[in-house]
Amino acid sequence: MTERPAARVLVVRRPGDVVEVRELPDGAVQRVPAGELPAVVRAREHDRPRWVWDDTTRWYPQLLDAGVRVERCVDLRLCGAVLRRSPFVDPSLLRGPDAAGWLGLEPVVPGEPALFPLADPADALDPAAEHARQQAALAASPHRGRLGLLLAAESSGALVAAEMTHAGLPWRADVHDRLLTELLGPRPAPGQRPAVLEQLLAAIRTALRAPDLNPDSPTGLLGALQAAGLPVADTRSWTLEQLDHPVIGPLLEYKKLSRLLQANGWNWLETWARDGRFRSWFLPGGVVTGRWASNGGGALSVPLQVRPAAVADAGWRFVVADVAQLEPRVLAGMSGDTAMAEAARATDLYQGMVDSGAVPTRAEAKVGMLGAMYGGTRGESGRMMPRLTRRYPRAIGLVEEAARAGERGEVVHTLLGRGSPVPTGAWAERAAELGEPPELGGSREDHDRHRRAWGRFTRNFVVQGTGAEWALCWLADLRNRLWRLGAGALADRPHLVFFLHDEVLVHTPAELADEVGEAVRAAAAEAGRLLFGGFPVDFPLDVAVVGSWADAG
DNA sequence: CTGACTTGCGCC
DNA sequence: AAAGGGCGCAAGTCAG
Repeated sequence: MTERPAARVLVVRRPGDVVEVRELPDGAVQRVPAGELPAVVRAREHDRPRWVWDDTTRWYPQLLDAGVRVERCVDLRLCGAVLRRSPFVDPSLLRGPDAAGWLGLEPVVPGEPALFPLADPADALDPAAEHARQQAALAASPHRGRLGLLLAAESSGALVAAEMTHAGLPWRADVHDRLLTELLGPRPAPGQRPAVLEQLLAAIRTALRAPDLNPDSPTGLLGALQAAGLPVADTRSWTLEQLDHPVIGPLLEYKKLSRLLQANGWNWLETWARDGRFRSWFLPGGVVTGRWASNGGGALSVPLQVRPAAVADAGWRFVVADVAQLEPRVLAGMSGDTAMAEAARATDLYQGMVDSGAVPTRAEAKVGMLGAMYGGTRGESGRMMPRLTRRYPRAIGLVEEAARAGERGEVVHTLLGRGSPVPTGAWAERAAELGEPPELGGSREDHDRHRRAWGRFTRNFVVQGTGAEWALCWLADLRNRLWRLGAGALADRPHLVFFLHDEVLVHTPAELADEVGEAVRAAAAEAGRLLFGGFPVDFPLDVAVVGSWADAG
């Protein structure tokens, strides 16, 4: 953090398949044929500049394909989105003729047909001007340190995301196929149900005396259940579990296996597991809170059921690491709540709350904290709130204040300055006008319901969003540590292959697995320091060195 | 017929 | 009386 700022080098696409490479702010300009860009970047990378570009998804995949990895960048698309929503920023400094174009710029998705040169909306934008605006906005911010950290972390996340898609998650189609066959029977002809589902279907139809029932139709199923005298209003598994009827067993089994077939069956395997790798793509900043979204193959919800198929290459291992109870720890840190930080000293934060006498049981600690962070006020979690508020006034006070601010229609922000969306809708306009009569549409009750729902959103936003910032810092630091552990191309060194909110998978040569484990822990400690400085809140990790993802945890 | 919405369930 | 945050995905449903 003390080294001199990195040089910045801007790259811009120009007509004629040419890329302009410009030393910032006003340095030399080099024009190179697009095909030669990887070589130019590789050579310039020795000085570890910060590459400035409109959007990582428009530049980095091609560089990676050419074997070029960069250490750092500024992703103007992502940084512009953060800055334009941050309450730490003077919005007038970000105005410009193409400001709307920057906010509307979509990432490009691998596999989409390439746009014709300069048909890309990104090419109507001026990255040099946008970079200057962003720099000015950051410099003028009263929180430029925190915000600068967020921009660096967000940009680094963009590099990680591209690298993970490039490398892919090792995936054994043969293992996956065997697993499906064991559970469902052999792969059926197209349009047919697998044998096991057929048998369950027959049992369901018999038990409900509904010979034509399609259990995949919620409407049809609901009608058949009601016709059989079962008092249900929906067909969710959780609802059905409460019932006592011969159909329930086979029906729940059918739902579970049918879900597996639809979401992660043979079709999924053919679509997403090519050449021994599962390659979805990740969208940093894809969620308003700052969490990542993903596209393709449902990467952020790979069920436990199929994780046995994620198998490290021969001679390689996975290092799987996740943070226990990330969000309550983040809440302790951002609120400066020393009592909660004390509980977080334990590997199990909830048990730490019990051991300090704050709550009687671990179950109550957990449900109480989840309620505090999600806005649950019903039943048990609601009953815990007075107790938690007494014991952890700063932590609970922070989320309560975020909820109240949201209900007033105000913007809240994460620790590093990511702002929540501005609420829209009649209730918010009424909140702004302090109780004007409801010509705006919707009843008073509707407005109150929406207002409370928005308060739950902002309550959660500050914690989920700051958790995402911790995770970004963790990823960014880990990425650089992993690079230093190996030699050669990205895929020859230990490298990240998966990230899921508070969990990472590193694919590593077996002999480096222990060092990777240390790097993962060191990066977590560094993330805690970056966000919370000297405040003593721990982020203990579960780290496993395994051959298959299924063997972690 | 297509497209938008709903339902239900997987993950955190 | 109901009252839990954020997603992606597939199939069913229904309007145009």
